[in-house]
Amino acid sequence: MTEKTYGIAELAKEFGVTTRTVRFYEDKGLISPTREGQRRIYSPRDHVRLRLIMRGKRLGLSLDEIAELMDLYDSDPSEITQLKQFIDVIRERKTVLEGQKKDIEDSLSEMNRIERQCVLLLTQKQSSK
Amino acid sequence: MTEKTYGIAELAKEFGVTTRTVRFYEDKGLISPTREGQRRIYSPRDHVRLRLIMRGKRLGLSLDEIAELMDLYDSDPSEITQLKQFIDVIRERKTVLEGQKKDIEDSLSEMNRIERQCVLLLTQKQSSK
DNA sequence: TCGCTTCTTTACGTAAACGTAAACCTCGCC
DNA sequence: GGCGAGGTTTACGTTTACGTAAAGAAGCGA
Repeated sequence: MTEKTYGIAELAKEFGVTTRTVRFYEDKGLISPTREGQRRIYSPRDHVRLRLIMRGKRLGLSLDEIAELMDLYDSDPSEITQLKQFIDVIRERKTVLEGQKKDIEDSLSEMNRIERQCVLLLTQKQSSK
Repeated sequence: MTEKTYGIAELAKEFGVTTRTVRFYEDKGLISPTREGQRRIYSPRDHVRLRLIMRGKRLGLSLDEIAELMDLYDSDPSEITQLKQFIDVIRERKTVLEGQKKDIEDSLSEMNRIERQCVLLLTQKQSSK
């Protein structure tokens, strides 16, 4: 079975970015579509990578950091020392992410507190109307 | 009791940024220290705001977005319509944060999976050595 | 009073992540 | 065969978040 492919406009639309952006990511080496003539053809792999890029961006990562991470996923470390380093890097990233998660949870509980106060205030005001 | 105050270098060091950065945040209206002569004097309020700024940055927010959020926290909406809008804004922000949280959880479980595989591979290799 | 440190303002520089414009293919179709 | 839609390269422009350098004030100990 032959793999599904995508055009640039199609991909851009799906991910809510411009074609310029998609080409820019290629320049940065984040995706590497093949060509049909001079047109770019994107594979499912490119599609996955774009999803990862978007997620990375939502998490506030720079494109360089995203590239590093994806390289990390792609690499397969055969040597034991490499494998150990790989595990270390993953654990570091996990630490960062866990910190971020705590930041979010703190923010969320703060906002919930504020929201509750607001709703309370609102019902009071409206009942006294 | 008189409030604790901070010097610029002190604050910068505590938050791991340069004094240039702290002044830049002032330019952007994120903090507003008083002056003693021409020296900047930072209050506990400024200290809190800096903590919020750092958290915002870790979450990938722009300084403008952080400013908006802090203005939001500071404002106290007296009118009912304002109060309703306020609640809406908070709920929007909450939605974004919850999305971000899910992204993080997805990333974390992905990394955990990879880590487990690596550790497995590592023990296999080392036992067969 | 000198020198040192810490702070100040002013201003130009820079890296990242695209936006925008110009000028050129090329394919389908009327 | 013209032309419009969508794709391409090249390249300069823009915003954000500071870095960095220059030049000066202000306190403080020797």
